[in-house]
Amino acid sequence: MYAPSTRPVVLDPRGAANICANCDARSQSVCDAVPNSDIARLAAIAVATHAEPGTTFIQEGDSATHFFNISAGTVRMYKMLPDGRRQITGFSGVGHFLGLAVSDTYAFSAEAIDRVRFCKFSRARLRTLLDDFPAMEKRLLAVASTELVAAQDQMLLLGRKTARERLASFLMLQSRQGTMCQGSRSRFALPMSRGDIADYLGLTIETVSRTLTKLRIEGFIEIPSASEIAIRAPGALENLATGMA
Amino acid sequence: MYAPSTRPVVLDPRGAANICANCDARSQSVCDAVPNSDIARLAAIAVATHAEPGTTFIQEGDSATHFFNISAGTVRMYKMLPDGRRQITGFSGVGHFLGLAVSDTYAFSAEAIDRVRFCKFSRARLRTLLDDFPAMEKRLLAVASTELVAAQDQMLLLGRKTARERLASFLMLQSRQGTMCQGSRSRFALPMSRGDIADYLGLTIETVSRTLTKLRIEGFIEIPSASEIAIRAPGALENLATGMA
DNA sequence: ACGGCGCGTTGATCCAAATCAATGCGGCCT
DNA sequence: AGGCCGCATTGATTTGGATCAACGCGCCGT
Repeated sequence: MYAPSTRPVVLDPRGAANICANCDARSQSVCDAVPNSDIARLAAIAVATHAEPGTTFIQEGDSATHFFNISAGTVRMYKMLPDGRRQITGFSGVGHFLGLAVSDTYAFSAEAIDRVRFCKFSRARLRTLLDDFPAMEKRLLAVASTELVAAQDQMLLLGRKTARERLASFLMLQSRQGTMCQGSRSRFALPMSRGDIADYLGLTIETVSRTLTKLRIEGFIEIPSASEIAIRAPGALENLATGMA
Repeated sequence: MYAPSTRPVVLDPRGAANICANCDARSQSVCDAVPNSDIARLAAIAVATHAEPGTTFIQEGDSATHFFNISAGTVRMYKMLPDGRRQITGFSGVGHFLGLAVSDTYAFSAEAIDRVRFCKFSRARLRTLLDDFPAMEKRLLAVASTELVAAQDQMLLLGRKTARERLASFLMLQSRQGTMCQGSRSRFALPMSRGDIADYLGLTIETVSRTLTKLRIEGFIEIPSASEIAIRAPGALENLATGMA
């Protein structure tokens, strides 16, 4: 098991090393840029934590003291306007790295959707460590570049796609990176609510619901339950998503 | 003057070094992470080029062979849908670095708005150089992080702001990073057309025009010419931009 | 098993921005 | 100096998605 929320991991060399050495998310994250021989140094600054569903663990505007690495669960990142309008900028799952920013305050908030496990790293300490592991710095640059490309895709979606195209894009993305249900190639879970999807796609809950229903009736998808989707016509849905419909 | 379009710079040590050593954009770009003593190595892989207004010098989907560093002028980056809908993901000016991406094809296109000067770097060669200048790698990470934050702001704008708020946000951004006209603190040039602004803000040309007119009539701004704006009420406009109106 | 509550769906109406349409205007070329 | 062309503005109408409203339903706690 993991250390309880916010209590630092004991710095016993064996225990500390194990935190990272035995981490089952390591191979999917930037942490695997640190070789086994040095993993204790990473573990020494890692604080394993978790967050219950609905918990905000990064608050926009707060002093940016830590980086985060998700090891289980799904997170929503978002920005809000003063009157409560919300834009979800992305969902993060296992292996995702959060907190990249030059500013000394967080530019977004992050909340656990389901039960989330993650490691916290002090910014100052991780930066020091990065000086010794340029491979990890390279990985961070690769992560940032990848997210930048995804952000540009999302700008195209938010600025120019119709509701139908947005939902098709979202479903194709989730089917690529989401958790597949056992026994089916095309069926996957949607851990987030309709409200989350709406705030990610720049729509309302009602439009998300209506559009999903229409896509179901037209035979593009199945909706075995509100939080599960099966794609029946991946090619056609992909065409919709890319505006070729 | 500069070498004509696409012709490589002569690799004469003195001349090559001068390309970077005398570059007036260097202090504003990632290039100043390379110390003077090593500037010749950077110059050896830099190809100074320029692009006439309207020229596409990065094409989405093309093999990503180069990085680019803008030394003069303004560039629009954009993505398109097959039917011609366009989303401008950003404008780049002096000092901006383009082409960050893990993929081996460009994720966006880039066009010169006015006359643009830039340096091209072969990806492979720049990556080799980065191994010797971790400071430059750090700068690239900082650039990518900053752009990521800007991209998140833009997602909030595109997903959740009204036309009025989008224009207010855009004008405040331009007033911060745009070229001020001489003799005025609040007056600046807009090098891009109404169509560019519309495709950046996820609106139509007509809505951009109408909204600017309304903001002018209401006393937030002045429009001395179509390509110049003066902000009369920065505080009020900023409130509009952040949804506090 | 029952009741309540939060989430999701569906329906009716409204509205901000898109689209369609016409006119203004400034720069550039002849 | 005149005329043309591309950009910008302004006006009329339409519309996709938002808003307002009601209901369904599954899950959880008692």
